[in-house]
Amino acid sequence: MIQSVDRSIRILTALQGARRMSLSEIAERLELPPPTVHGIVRTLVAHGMVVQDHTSGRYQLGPAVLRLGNVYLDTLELRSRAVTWAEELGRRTGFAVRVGVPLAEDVIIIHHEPRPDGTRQMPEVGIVIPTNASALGKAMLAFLPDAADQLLAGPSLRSMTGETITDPGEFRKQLDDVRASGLAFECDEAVLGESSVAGTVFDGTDLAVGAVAIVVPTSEWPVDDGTVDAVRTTARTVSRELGASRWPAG
Amino acid sequence: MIQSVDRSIRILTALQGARRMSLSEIAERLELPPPTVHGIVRTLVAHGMVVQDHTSGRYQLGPAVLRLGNVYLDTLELRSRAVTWAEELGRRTGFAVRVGVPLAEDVIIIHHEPRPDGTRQMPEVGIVIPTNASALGKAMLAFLPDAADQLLAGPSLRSMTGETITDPGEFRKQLDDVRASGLAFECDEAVLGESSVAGTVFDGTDLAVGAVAIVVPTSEWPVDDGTVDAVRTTARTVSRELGASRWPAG
DNA sequence: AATATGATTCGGCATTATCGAATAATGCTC
DNA sequence: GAGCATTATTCGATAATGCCGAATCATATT
Repeated sequence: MIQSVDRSIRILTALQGARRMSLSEIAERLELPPPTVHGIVRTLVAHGMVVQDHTSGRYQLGPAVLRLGNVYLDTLELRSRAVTWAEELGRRTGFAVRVGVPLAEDVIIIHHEPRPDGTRQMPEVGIVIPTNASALGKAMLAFLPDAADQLLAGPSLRSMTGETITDPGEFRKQLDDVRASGLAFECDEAVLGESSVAGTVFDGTDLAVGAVAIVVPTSEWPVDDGTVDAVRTTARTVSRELGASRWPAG
Repeated sequence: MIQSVDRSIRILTALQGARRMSLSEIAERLELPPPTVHGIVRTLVAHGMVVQDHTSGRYQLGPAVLRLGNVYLDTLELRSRAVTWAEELGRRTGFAVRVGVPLAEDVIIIHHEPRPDGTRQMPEVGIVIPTNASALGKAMLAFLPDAADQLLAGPSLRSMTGETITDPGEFRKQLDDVRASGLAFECDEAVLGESSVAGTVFDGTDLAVGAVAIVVPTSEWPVDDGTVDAVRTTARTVSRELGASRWPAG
């Protein structure tokens, strides 16, 4: 791990949490002397990864990170394969669809298909949700044993609502169920009033690379078997397109 | 400029251009020995900025850059102010609307309002267009003299189509026109069949921070005065919301 | 099985980044 | 509007750090 590169990424991550920070705030947060931080930040600014507000002197993320993010989406094979099937799933079930991949202890949404009923919704691509509080996360974690152990080895499971699973034993038990079926469920665990059903997606090496989920208002929960089937079919189809030999794989 | 941080960003930029690269390809591109690149890449991988394909060993951008890009959009005041007015502009003119900010010698799209006629379109947020080949770019450059000089000091203006302005004299002349009116025009210069009208957006310090544009099929070009007026009004309104004292400022 | 290609590890060396101290810039207070 | 406080930035000596040649390991190819 090379020190200054590691520090530069931690600076970006700090700015990601706090939007705008003065140099000394960043320095304090990372427990580094201001001149050290300054050197790194200057380099980031030179590349547009960070911009400095002319008036306040504070720093924030810059446009170059947006370009990187956009290119990332373009390179993702999972995304290009999933888009058409996500649309199909949305049409069939009438619910919004999300496709996500793991990012440390979170899931990051790489595609979002709004509810077909035309409800005006926020675009959700790029947002992150704790793995333990989402069906998407559980669907992936069940087939990524290392990641699951790592998460459970941490201090504690992050709680988002009163319904979030925070007990490690209960969590492991749920993962066992997911491993058997390839499907994960969640009711009010991330956001109150929002539940979801997710299916794991595997790639050509039969490893879990992501998950696809429908987002259901809790008022319409639980969903019928046909809807669950549609999620299963979508996850299986996308996996097959990526070259997976069986579903669920693992 | 800190060497290793600079190199790490150049690695990310290389991956941005070539999607997937082997370690030695990256090393060759940056003219560095493979072990040097390896150390940096390892650090990037540890943070999810880059991922390594299990089978081929090749590297590509990772999900962490997407999160950064998403947070960048959230922090941008220009974007939050512009969305509602972009929607209004789209409704009034019937054309797709783009909002962009400068990024080195390009414009990067930070908001895209699709044509209201419901035509299924690619989401364009995050794509970049050369400043000299777009109305958005000209609208910004006219009020950023340093950036314009820097661009013209370069080897030559990038040509995208046969219509792209590549003559420095002609380009300067166009910028003079933009400076007088606050509006920039472009016909087939970036993409054949696509033309646009852009207005400069200024912030509370009366500096150009971005531009808003409508995208017009060349078959409907030129547009009528009312449409041009609508772009002017939108650019002026957004600038005022950001605290600009007059329009065009500069 | 042998070879070639490319990824990764190791470690000594010199470049390089680090950080204390000083300076400049900015904003606040009275 | 002067003086003070806060914060950003520059400079440079120091030694810590990352760099990269050589060796090793893993994988693909013939």
